[in-house]
Amino acid sequence: MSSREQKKLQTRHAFFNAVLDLGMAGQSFSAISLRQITREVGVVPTAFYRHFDDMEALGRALVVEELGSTMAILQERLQIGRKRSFDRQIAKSIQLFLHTVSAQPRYWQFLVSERFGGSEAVRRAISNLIKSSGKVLGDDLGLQPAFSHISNYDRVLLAEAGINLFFSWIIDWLELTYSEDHDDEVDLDEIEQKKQVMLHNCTRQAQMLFYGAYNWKSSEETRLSDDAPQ
Amino acid sequence: MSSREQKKLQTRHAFFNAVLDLGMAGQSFSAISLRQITREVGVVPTAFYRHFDDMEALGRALVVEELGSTMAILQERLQIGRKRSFDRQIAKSIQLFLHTVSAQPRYWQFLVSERFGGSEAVRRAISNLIKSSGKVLGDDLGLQPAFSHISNYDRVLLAEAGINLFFSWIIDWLELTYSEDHDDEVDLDEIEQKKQVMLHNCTRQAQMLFYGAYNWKSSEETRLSDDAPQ
DNA sequence: TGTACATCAGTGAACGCGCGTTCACTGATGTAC
DNA sequence: TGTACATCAGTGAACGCGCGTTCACTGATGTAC
Repeated sequence: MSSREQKKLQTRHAFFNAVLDLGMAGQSFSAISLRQITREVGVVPTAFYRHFDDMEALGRALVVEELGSTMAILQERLQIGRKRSFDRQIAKSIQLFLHTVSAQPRYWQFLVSERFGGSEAVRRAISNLIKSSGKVLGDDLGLQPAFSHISNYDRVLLAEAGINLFFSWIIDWLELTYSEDHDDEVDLDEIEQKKQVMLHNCTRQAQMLFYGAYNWKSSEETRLSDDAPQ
Repeated sequence: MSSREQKKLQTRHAFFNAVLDLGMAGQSFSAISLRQITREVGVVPTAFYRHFDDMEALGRALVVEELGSTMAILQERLQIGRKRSFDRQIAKSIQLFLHTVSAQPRYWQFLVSERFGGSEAVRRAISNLIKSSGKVLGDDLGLQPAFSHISNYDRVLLAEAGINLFFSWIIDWLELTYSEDHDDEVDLDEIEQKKQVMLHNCTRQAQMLFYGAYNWKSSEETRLSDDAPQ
């Protein structure tokens, strides 16, 4: 790769970083202006167009190129169903998940807050990312004997419910880890304790869901109404 | 109440409606401008300040005054644990929930997309709303014999997991119901069928969680680590 | 009931500002010979 | 290796526009007598 191409790629990443940084500062993507980003990157506004057609293209590229690999790394590390025995791995997996989130706060912050956000392109890209994660998790669960009695169909539903449960924790967890960084006048022990409590609570919620699935019979039909029992 | 006060209240509601309408059109709250809203309401921009200090105050008031009562209505109608026997009420409750969402699409769209959105004030207000809903649902579950063996603490966790699960469905469900309205060239039967499938899937996910809780023992401790079994 | 004054939701002009996008440009890097 | 030309990431001035907020105002409604 030529040094010119390398430089361009570097700037491209600087654009991604600018969006993530502004996202961490509490701005939603659709409220971020093109000029704000170029200011952050340290280039003139017109330079933006050397890299992206518009903000939407930037958002889409960010999700696909940067966040896609973040999710892939998590999936690689998790491998629920492959590595550990069932009864202990829920706690371990959730610990791993939350620590992965803490390690890359900007990525997860962006994923969660833009998942149902104002930019349709970004929303769609994130939705695809999450759907494919659901598939991977579903497949992983299939490798676990505890879930072998569950049909493929139900296993995908379980995996999606699980992922939605995981996502529901992220913002609260990140808020805890942020308060760790602004550590003037903050009792670090207290935060550590809160994190332990949250870890416990999340684990317990996951256990309710997955132990529930453990006892779940795919052969049972779902009754949609009182009026028409089968 | 004087007719002047009535008129003012009417305009205040028009402001709320404008935000919700723009939200339905895909705009996130933090990307909506003051002038856009006053245009929608049909008043001059300066009239805004007769009702709210700034956009943040409008967002907060919208959540507290309008969405609060929406949630209250849903809770009133649901009363999980009080009305029906356990085994059939999950399906019924979810049906009721999704139909409530369809009946007030703007409210739920706003709640979901601003829950982790760009305005801290709105985010906080929604978070409080959801937390109090979790409490109500937890109390309702407590009235149900099937959950009487679960500790208060775990029941709240279960209720929160449930609510997060419910919220994860809303956007997809609303997208289905929207496509019903733009019914040029759309096969209504096909949509109805998709809705049935989604209703089935959601019910099954909820059953996994709640049947899981049904088999859950609060006395069991949660192991946070492989290394320190008790 | 009629009059005189107070209140206040909504008006309309004006402001300075940051926005997205255009355009012709510069100068370092890359390529062909 | 040296020269002549091409490429293209980043520049800087300029544009018209919608923004939030200010101010003095209007005129219908409410109140006091």
